[in-house]
Amino acid sequence: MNPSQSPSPNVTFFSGDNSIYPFMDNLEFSSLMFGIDEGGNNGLKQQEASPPTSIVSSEAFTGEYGESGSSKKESTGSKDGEKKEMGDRVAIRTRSKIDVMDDGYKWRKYGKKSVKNNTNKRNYYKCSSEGCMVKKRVERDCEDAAYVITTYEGVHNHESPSHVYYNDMGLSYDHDNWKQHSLLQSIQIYPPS
DNA sequence: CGGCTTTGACCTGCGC
DNA sequence: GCGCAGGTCAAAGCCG
Repeated sequence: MNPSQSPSPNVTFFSGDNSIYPFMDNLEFSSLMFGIDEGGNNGLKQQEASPPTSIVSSEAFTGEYGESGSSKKESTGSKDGEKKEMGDRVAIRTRSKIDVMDDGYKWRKYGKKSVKNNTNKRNYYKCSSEGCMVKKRVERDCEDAAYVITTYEGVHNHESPSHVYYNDMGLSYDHDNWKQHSLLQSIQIYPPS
């Protein structure tokens, strides 16, 4: 992971909650929620035609785009829906040459799988901080390999290492700092029309 | 030497 | 019950 690398500006958020990550909190996600056509229209396609940054619910993401096959169990409350309550899940679609975005946290890879409907491999990461069970999946967009889909699952129970780093440097952490030093500086937010 | 990646095996859930 | 697909584990190897 090279912090100096940043994904290019075209980023799509699929968000069910924006409270997990400080940068998301900064982006007023709730006001940027885009509806997704649950009637079968692929919302993502609409996103691509529209502004490069947009948000849909995480459920819609997994159902309409992420996993066409197994998503049913998650999209509609199955009998053990409580088990599936994994916490917050946020998917970020990034146009980037690199697979792994530097989001300020330290991740440890624990798996790699080829998945159906995607010729590219999906990588599985866990937060390497002790006691933090946050996971993330990283895969290339099957239809446009220029895009990387990163799905975060869970909530960090600790501060971002970047956060600590800036504090150590005597810099007061705020959203401006975050945006300056992370990939987020490349994210452009377009208000809904 | 410690931490991380790789990779095949294993587990689980779901549809037929 | 069986097969498939997604997700996770863990041993081995790699690298700084």
